[in-house]
Amino acid sequence: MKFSTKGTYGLRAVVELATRYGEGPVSLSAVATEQGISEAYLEQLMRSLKKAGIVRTARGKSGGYLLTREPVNISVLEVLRALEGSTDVVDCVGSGANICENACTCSARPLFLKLQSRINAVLEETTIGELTEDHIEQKKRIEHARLS
Amino acid sequence: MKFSTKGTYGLRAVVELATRYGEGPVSLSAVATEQGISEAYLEQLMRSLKKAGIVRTARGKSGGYLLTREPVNISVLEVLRALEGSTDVVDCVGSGANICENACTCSARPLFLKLQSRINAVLEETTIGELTEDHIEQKKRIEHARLS
DNA sequence: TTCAATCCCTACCGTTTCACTCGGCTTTAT
DNA sequence: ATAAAGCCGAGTGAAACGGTAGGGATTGAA
Repeated sequence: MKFSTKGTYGLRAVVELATRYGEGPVSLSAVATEQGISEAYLEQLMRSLKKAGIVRTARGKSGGYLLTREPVNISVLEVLRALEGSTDVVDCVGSGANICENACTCSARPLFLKLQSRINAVLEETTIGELTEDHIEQKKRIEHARLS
Repeated sequence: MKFSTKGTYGLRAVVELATRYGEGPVSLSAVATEQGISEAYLEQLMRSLKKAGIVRTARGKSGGYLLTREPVNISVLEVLRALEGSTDVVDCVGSGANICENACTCSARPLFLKLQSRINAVLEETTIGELTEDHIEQKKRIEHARLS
């Protein structure tokens, strides 16, 4: 019941791109260095994000990655799904998905359905824009505290 | 971000014990057969539940497993924790746990904190007693539909 | 035109977890 | 005494995790 590092790394990378939204392509090495993530590993994650239509790329020298949309129009759910494959806590709660044959007599399923809807609510309503704003605020507070 | 089968199997087993609460020990084979779970595997899960103080055992012939408390006094969170080790979505949201050194600058952490509190709320407020009642109701409805 | 900085892609690899299985031991009602 | 139950440690094949390595294609700038 853990998110893998893909989710965490990927979210952080997308937020990093969001802070530089509108400033042109950001190179992989820039993101990797800033976030302390292995460059080669992050590249794989970026490919998933690209396939999912969350980022696009500029190739060649001075190329890099860009968000395809404004940060407020990207939900956390979308990003996590692109990276982790699915955010379902069990297979049998997906829409129309792999419902096991005894689903209707499974005593745990009602719980999982409720839990999943709560989780999806949080992940859908939270956007990369929010995360980014909060993060910038947080950095400002730290800087302020350091100077005083 | 999936629960392993330990969680699902274990919950179902505990509900099975709950439906027979007050009727004496229930053998492993009875639970395994009823729920369609491998007996040897279920035994391991039962061991975890015992260590956590959720079930107790009667040894020897006509022995078996019993809940240590009334089903309404057992939360789903407790059961899942016993089986899965932890229900935290990332390590850095635990109380006092492994907070990574850059936690205060991690742009994803606020999201995970919020998500975790929502998850814990559901898992804490839901009891084995509720699950069991719902399950019995459900079985009745199915039986009723079959007869008509 | 060449060169260096980029992204693109496939393959591999050591470790851990999952979902079991196996076999032998101890306890206890009958 | 015996058979039915729980107790316990070890092993196992497959998959996922968290990377690494190395080559290729594209492009801006010298």
